[in-house]
Amino acid sequence: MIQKKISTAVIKRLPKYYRYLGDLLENDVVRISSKELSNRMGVTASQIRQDLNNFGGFGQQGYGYNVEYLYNAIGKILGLENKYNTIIVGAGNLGQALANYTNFDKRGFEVKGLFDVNPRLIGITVRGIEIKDLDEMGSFIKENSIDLAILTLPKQKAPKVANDLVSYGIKGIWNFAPIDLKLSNKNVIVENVHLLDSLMTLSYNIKERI
Amino acid sequence: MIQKKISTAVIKRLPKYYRYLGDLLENDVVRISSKELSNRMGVTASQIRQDLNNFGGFGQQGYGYNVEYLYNAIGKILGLENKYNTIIVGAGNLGQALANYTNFDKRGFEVKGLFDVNPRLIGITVRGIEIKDLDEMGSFIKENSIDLAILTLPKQKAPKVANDLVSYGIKGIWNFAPIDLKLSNKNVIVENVHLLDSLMTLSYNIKERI
DNA sequence: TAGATTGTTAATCGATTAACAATC
DNA sequence: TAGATTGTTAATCGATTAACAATC
Repeated sequence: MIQKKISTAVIKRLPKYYRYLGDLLENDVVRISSKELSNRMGVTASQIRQDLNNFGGFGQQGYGYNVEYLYNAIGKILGLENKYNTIIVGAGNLGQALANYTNFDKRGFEVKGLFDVNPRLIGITVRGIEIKDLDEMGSFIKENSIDLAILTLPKQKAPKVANDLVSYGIKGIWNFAPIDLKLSNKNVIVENVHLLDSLMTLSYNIKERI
Repeated sequence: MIQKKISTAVIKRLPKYYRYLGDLLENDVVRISSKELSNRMGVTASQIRQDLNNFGGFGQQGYGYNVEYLYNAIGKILGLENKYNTIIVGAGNLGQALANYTNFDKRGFEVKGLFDVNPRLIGITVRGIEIKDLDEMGSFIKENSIDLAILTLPKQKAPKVANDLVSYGIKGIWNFAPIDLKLSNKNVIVENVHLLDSLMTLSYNIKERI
């Protein structure tokens, strides 16, 4: 199927739609118009309709959108019906916190393994998963069909391990290291969470107010 | 001083410039042209020059930019010379992980207090800071001139606590709860880190590759 | 001075918003 | 049928890129 390229601006808004629709669903709202949704979300109704129509016509003239149907449709677009076998590489504070974060499981991201180089961490169990030595990562990925790696290593170690992950056949890296990974294989998807960048943006905006 | 409004697109790129310049500085690079920096960062040289010129002329024709000077200038634009007294509200896994994250201190974000409602957490010490009851938050903010709150509560509790924070005079909220906070005071800055949104974006992109 | 590279204006591109015919 | 609201085209707006004169 030939699909027109969807802009990243649109893609980044999909989870927000999904979130709001999930809330509506929890509150037993059955239908919603783009206008009403636009009021709640603080975006234009036009944008909502444009965004959704990149993926198909989910609404009905004169009626609006069925909340449950649209919620499920967006979930499917986002690939949330898939299950992703996940490992966390870097079992420090952040890695362990993410391992304990149950919301990820709910969306199909299941943590199967935890890895670190620190001998003081290896052997410790977090949420029923034993932290393993980084040396074992390659075989673990293959044996357990790991799709996704969460990278919570310091920036010095991140690039090498990232390329190892690529060579072991991983499909995506959720990167928390404060560095832009340059991977050898362009088919591996990297999504960055640069926490410090976000914090600096906050700092900028606070400063502007003073 | 009347300053023209800087677009958020530009502001969000500043931390990335700051990061690359920091790396260059670590590697004792003295000067860099917009062209060379554009190669490294994977953006256009034109964009770099445009972005920087929103804040002033930092370069020199025929020479380029002095790395250290530009690094410090951007740091100042981002407000990193300021010190921010910070509290973390929600001392679960994520809250504790962030409390332990030393990179924030380096940028002037100093964690002064940790708060939670869970009696099993109250009294525990994380990185030398005792977790306090949420009831004590208001007086603590005033007594310790807290500027910033990191919100790592579940989404049910986040809106109320956020508005409490506003009423106690906080300047900014770094929000990790999966909800868009609607605050009573528009002068309080909110910066969202929606981890699940980021993960869903990754999921979408992986799915598109398959 | 000649070469390099900025700062800045102008051109292009893409994303957002407005408008409205189609239709439930 | 009349009213509401979508899907979609057209208009607008803003952001990015290209070009080049200014100048170190």
